This record gives sequence, structure tokens and C-alpha cells, in this order.
Amino acid sequence: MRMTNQKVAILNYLKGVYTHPTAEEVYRYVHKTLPRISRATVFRNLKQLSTRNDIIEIKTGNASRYDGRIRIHQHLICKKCGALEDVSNARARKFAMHSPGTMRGWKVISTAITYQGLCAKCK
Amino acid sequence: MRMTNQKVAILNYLKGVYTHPTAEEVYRYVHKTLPRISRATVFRNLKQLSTRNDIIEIKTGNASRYDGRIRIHQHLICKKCGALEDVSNARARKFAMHSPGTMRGWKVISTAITYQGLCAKCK
DNA sequence: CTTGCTGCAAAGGTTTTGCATTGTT
DNA sequence: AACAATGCAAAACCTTTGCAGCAAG
Repeated sequence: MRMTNQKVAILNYLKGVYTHPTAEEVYRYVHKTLPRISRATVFRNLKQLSTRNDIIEIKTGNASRYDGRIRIHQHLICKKCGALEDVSNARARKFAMHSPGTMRGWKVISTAITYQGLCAKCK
Repeated sequence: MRMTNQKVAILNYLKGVYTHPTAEEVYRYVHKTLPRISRATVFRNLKQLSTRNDIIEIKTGNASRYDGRIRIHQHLICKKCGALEDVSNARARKFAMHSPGTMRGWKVISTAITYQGLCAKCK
């Protein structure tokens, strides 16, 4: 993978922000400093970076959201308004034992644990 | 919510299958017994059923997949081929403490715990 | 009966792709 | 100099929506 200006800009933005932006939001931001960047490049780079685990892709609502702080993999997602919040590892693991219930003021309805990796065939 | 023939057919199909079908696959199957059903109805009903927690929507790959056995919320997803497998609660929780590593022959790269519910505002 | 649900077709939004060009390595 | 990455535009794809007719409660 070549470290182009476009990738650097996308990565820097995602590392510094806590809002889990969509591809469109990444595009809008990066476009300020790289006015010639295209949406296609943003999509291609987000996919490439998440395949390499430099960023996390969170599929939720209509559009995927992206997270540059890869150590936090626990999220609260609102079924009604789509709000998305991080949860610390410790709190999440503790909670996983007793769900459903409440956490950080949310009413939690369901818990899903997703492991991503390579299946026996692809490995 | 009205229990229409369309909903019954969709629900029955999802309860009896272990493949986590996409909306299109649900449509193709249900269409055999209800030839006049439309894709719009399948989408509307899948959304309604998952909002009520009668089924689970798993956002992965291009299209959402649906799971009628709502007690199993743990999944292995292959980053390369998109394969999707269930994992038992007990195994998943145990594994969550020690990830990354291997599970059921898979190489697990990342773990994500997602809580769905209602945020403080929407509650 | 009432009101939510359906089917159809069209629209909406996100993501992908073909191709010529550019720019890292 | 090679070849991956880019920009553009078009296409593909999944999902949603408007509306008139239908059917479950």
C-alpha cells in the first residue's frame, strides 16, 4: 500500500476525531485541504485501511461509519436516532455478562459480538 | 403490528434456516409460496420485525443479513469471503477475554461488541 | 369499518467500477 | 520506469417512498 497524501489526510482526520464520521463526512473534511480528492478515492482508501486494520468500519444505519482509534471496539448504537457512542473495554465486558439493562443512561435492548477475521478456507 | 401472511412467511422462513439470508434471499424464498409479494414488503417487514426484536439484522458486506434465532447474537465474519458463522454465548464470552487469536478454525483479527438500544434522549 | 399493510414503480443514497492520467517507490 | 493510486463519470446496488387498492383486527 502506498502512503499517498490522500491516505495520510484521511488517517490523520480519523485519528483526531471522536465522531465516527461517514465516508461522506471524511470526504467533506479532507476536501478542504485536498480540493481535488474524489469520493471514489475516499471510499477506496477507507476500505483499504480497514482491511489492514488501520481503522475500523462500523456498519450502521444507511452508511458505514469509520473509527481511527482501533483499540476501542465497543459501541452503543441507538435504534431510533442512530446515535453512536464508545464504551470502554472493561465496562463492555462486565456488561456483556448481565445484558440486557442500562448502560451510560442508555436502555440496551440487544448485544451483539462480532468477530472479524479469516475463515478456515481463506486463512 | 398486523400479522399478515407475508410476515408469517418471512418469520417462518427465518426461524427455520441457519444461513443468515439477505433480504433478497428472503424475497426469493417467500416468493415461491406468495408469488405476488414485493421486495418492498420484504424490506418493510424485515425492518419492522427487527425493530421489535423478533429477528436480528446483521449489517455486513453490502447487504444486511437476517437471523431468526434471536438468542444467538455472536457471529464470526470473514473479511475476505464474507462467510458468516454463529458462535455460542459461552464460547464468545470466554473468547472476548483473550482475543485476538483463533476460534473454530478461524483467524480472528478484531472483536467488536455492539449494544443496540435507545440513547438517553430517545429513551 | 378503520387503519395499517401491500404491490408497483420510481426515487434515493451509498458504494463500486472502467478508464485515462498521475505520482510513489 | 513500473505500477499502484487517483479523478471523473457512469453504473451498480441496496433500500426507501408515494400512492392507490386491499385486508387484518
